[in-house]
Amino acid sequence: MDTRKIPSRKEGRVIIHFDYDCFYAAVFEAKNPSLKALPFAVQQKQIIVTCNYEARRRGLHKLQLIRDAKRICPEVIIELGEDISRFRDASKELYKFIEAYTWNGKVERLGFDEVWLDVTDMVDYNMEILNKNDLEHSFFQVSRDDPTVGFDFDATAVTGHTYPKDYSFPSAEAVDEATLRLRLGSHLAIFVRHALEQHKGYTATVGIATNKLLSKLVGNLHKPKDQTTLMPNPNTSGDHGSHAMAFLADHEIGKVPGIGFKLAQKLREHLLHRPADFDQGLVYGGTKERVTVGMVRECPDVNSEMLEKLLAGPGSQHGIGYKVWCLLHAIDDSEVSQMRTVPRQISIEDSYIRLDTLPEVLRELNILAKSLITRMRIDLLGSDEQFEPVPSEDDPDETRAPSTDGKKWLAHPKTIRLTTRPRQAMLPDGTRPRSFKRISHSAPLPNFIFALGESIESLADKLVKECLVGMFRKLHPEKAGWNLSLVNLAVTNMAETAGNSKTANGRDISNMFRRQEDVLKDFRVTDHDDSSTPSEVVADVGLKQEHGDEQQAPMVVDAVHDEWDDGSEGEDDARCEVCGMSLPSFAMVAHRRFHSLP
DNA sequence: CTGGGCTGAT
DNA sequence: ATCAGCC
Repeated sequence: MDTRKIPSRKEGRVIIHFDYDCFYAAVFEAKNPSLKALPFAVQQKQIIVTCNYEARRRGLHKLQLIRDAKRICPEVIIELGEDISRFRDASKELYKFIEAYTWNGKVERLGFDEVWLDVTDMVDYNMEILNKNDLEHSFFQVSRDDPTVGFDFDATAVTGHTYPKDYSFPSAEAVDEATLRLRLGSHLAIFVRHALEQHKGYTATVGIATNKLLSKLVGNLHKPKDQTTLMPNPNTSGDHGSHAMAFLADHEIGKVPGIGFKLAQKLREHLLHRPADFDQGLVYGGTKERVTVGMVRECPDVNSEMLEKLLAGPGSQHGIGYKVWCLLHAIDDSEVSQMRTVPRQISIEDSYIRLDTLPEVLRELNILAKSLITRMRIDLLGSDEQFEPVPSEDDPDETRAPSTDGKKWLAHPKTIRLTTRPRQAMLPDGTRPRSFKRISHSAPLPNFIFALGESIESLADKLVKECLVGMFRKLHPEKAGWNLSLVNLAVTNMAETAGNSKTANGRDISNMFRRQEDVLKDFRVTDHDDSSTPSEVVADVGLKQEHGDEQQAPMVVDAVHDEWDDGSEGEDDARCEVCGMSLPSFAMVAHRRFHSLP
């Protein structure tokens, strides 16, 4: 008896996944655009962590050894990227930019270069104001409060690429709800993507689908600087999973987010009836032992309980079998998490060719401690002014970079953790067994590091002397004989200050709206008798920078011009009965709804 | 001679 | 305290 529970597919969401193109390289290029035309790479220690597409054309790739890269492409320009603060700063800036579009605060970052946005509510709303009799001349309202902020689009077609590739969309009359919703998602995605490029100078590769898993994977079909929408099946109102199932079936098992190296090896072994070959080149995805999602799924004995038995082991996650089974079937009900105001942990690490004396260790601990305290002040301090709207006589000099005045700790980490990675001893044959095993020790974080009056240097000294030395001795009681390949220093266990919660709510929500105002104000159609025509403003919204990678988009600009450019206040305009505001008739439905809001 | 982070589960 | 997973 098959007792497995098949979760009902929830296809009601629209999720957009952004992946900034070669992010570390893009951060350098944003500052120095001349790099864009050259083969350019970013180095950390002995490897190229990422490179631009010009470099990739010449055979370079991510996580490549510097020596190999220089041999293959001697002209490559290389910058050091071991200090990742600039990437973190850029990541946060872009994250906040994207976040400003959300109505529900569901915006989740993964690493520095990926963001999910749950735009279900925006799509719901815009589905309601859609004129089903004239889909071609639709208007997408981007601001929830202002019906004039948004863009024109053609709702008879999806924009950008689709999966399946030659997806012939239903005729306007026959179009189903699910398809239409994803079309709206695709148009919103291109809008945000172009805004990102125009206002921040970053391009992104984007996927649009009904869950996080699929949105992330489907975007990969067209890289860089492009987007792909996973379309639902028409005429199968009960099951929109088939395109998704077919799409996923061709994926290498280990490429599915959530199925990492260990799980993939176990699954391969089961299907091949033998230990799978150790695919050494983790960088280069191609395995000889190609085991796909489809192969696993079609294996007759594979079900959620069997997977649990196969995959569960000591220390493994309960319900892993069920979770993997869901992933194989394109089911991912995980939510796009609400933005968090403070991270769970802050950590600083460095790796070493050789680190085997105590004085050296103390010096490195001091460097790490300084970085950590600096990071704490950057990421855990918030301005007081958000709590109590201070009268206007506060000091006008807020320009100093690491200013701590008027700042309060948003959270107090309770724990400090020191981690090392000892280098393995030599084997008799003279080779070194590579080990990535870490050992760590935790302790209460002394309160003195929260003193904002003290200098970072003196605090770091004190931390090393009063805390880290002892922790290090616990990890490495021997006087000598060890050699560390990595040291990591972290603060964890954040206790948030009263009035401040993990997820965005209360005052953070209002900040969010303030940011939305900020981002959207440039797009707002302000006044019709203004000399700058609204059409220009709206056309600017993100459609200016067409590079020929999307053919569908320019029509939106044209639609705007058709509507507004001829005649200062065209006959197509209507006047609101409630507030008297004059605006294009296509926006009137939304505007009326605006008045009907609480 | 494989970076410097992050999250979450046990 | 460690592991597995993500970039």
